[in-house]
Amino acid sequence: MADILLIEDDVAIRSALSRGLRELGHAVSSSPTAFEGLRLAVDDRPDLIVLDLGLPDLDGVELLRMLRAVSRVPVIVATARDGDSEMVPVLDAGADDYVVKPYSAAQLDARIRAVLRRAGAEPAAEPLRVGGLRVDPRARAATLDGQELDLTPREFDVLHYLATRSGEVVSKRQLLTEVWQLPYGGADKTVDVHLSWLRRKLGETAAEPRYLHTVRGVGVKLAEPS
Amino acid sequence: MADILLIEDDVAIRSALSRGLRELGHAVSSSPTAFEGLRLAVDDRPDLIVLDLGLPDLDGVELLRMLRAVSRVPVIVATARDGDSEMVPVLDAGADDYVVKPYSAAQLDARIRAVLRRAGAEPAAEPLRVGGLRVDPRARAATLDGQELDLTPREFDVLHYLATRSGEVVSKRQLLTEVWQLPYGGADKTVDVHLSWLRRKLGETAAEPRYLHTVRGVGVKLAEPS
DNA sequence: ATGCCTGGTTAAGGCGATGATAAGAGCGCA
DNA sequence: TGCGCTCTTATCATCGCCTTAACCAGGCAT
Repeated sequence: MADILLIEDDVAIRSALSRGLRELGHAVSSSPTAFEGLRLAVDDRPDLIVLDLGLPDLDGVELLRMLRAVSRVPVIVATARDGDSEMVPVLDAGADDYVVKPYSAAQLDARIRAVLRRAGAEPAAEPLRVGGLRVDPRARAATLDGQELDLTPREFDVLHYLATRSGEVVSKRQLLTEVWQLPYGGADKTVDVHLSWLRRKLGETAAEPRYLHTVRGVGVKLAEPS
Repeated sequence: MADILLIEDDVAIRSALSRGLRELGHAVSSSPTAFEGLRLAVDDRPDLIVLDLGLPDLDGVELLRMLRAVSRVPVIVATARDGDSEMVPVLDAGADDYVVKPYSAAQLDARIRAVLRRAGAEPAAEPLRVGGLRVDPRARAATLDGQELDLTPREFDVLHYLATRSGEVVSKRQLLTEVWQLPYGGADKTVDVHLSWLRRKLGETAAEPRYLHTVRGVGVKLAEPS
C-alpha cells in the first residue's frame, strides 16, 4: 500500500505497529531514535512518517521541523498526551494529522489512508481548463473566456473541486465533506446557495446551464458547454 | 566576516580552528557529531559549514547529502585521506571545496573567502519585474515606475519574496516561516503590519489594490495591475 | 390533479478575518 | 550610553463571507 517510516522508541509498540501495518499491506521501516529516523527519512524517502513525540534524543517538534526542512512527506504524530492544546504547536510545525495513544494499527491505517489521499490529491498546481473556464490553484484565480471571475474563497474551492473532476457527477454530500470538511449532517442547503452564486458569476442559470449542470437526485457536474 | 559552523570530532583540531577562525573575524559555532551539526545547520543557518569527514556517528558523505537536502549552504569538506579519488564522491554529493589535513586556520580562511565569494556572486540576482515594479536583490532596492522606494529591510524581504512568486498566492504563515524564519506560532499580525506599510509605500490601499492583492482566507499575492 | 420532495434563489445577521494606528521593545550605531 | 530607526505587539474599526432561514418553482409519484 505505502512505504511507512515509524519513529517510535518503545520497542513493544514499535514491533506491534510494524507487524500490524505490514499485515494491512504497508511496507514498514522503523527507528527507535530521532536521528536515525531522520536519516531513514532522507535515504528511503518513505511515503509517510509516523512520529512518536516522546523520543529520548530529540524533542518531537524539533525533529518535525527538521523533517519539514528536508521534505514535504506527510507526517502523522503519535502522542501520549491527550490535551488538544499540546497539539497546536505540533500541527503548526507541519504535522498532517495526529493520533493519541493508545491506538491500534487499524486506527493508524485509517489515518494513513486519509492523509495519503489528501496529499496525493494535492500536487495539482497546474491551472485546470474546462471549455472557456480556467481555474488556477496557485493564483487562486479563475477566468471565464479570459475574464477574471471575482470569487469568494468558498466559491473558488467549490469550483476548483468540480474542475478537478470535470465531467463527473459530484454529490452535495461529497462537496460538504471534501470542500467544507464537515461530517455530513444534512445541512447542505449551504451548498445549494454557493452553487447558485457560482452560477450567477458564471453567467448562467440553473434552467440554462452552460458549465454547471444539475443531475437531479444525484448532484452536480462541471462540463464543457456543447 | 561570516557565520561558520564547524563539524569536527577531534577536540584539539576543533578548538584550535575555532579560535583561529574567530581571530580572523568569523563567528564560529561547532559540533563534535554529525547529528548535532545537522541540527545546528538547520537552526542557526550558518553562512558556511566546514565538515570533517571522519565523524564517529555518520559517514561524511551521508551527512553532506542530508545537509544538501536541507539547504544550499556552502560546505567545505576537510579530510585526512589525501587521495584525490576519495574526493570525487564528496564533491559529487555537493561539497563546494575541500582541504586536506593538516591545515591551518589561515588556509581554511582563504578557502572560506573563495567559496563565499563564489556563492555570493552566483545566486541569479537579476532584478525582478512585476508591472512597473522592479525589485533588485543585489542592490536590495526597489523602484516603482522608476521612483526609488524607501523600504526597511523587512519590507524589502517581504516584497522580494512576493516578487519571486508573483501571481501566486502566499499565506501569512508561509511569509512568517520563509521571510521571518520563524516556526509558525500564530503571531502573524506582524505580517499584516508590514503588508500595510508596504501598501502605503506602493501608493495603494487594501481597498484599492494595484500590486498587492489580499486573497481572503488564504493570504496575499503580488500581481500586475490590470 | 395534487401534494411532497428536491432544488433554486434571495435576504439578513453574525462572525471572523483583515487593515490601520499607536505605543512599546529591541537593536545598532554614534 | 543615549539616540533613533525598525520591528513587534495590542487594540479597535471595518468589511466581506458564510450560514441560516424563508420562500419559490418544478417534477414525480400517488
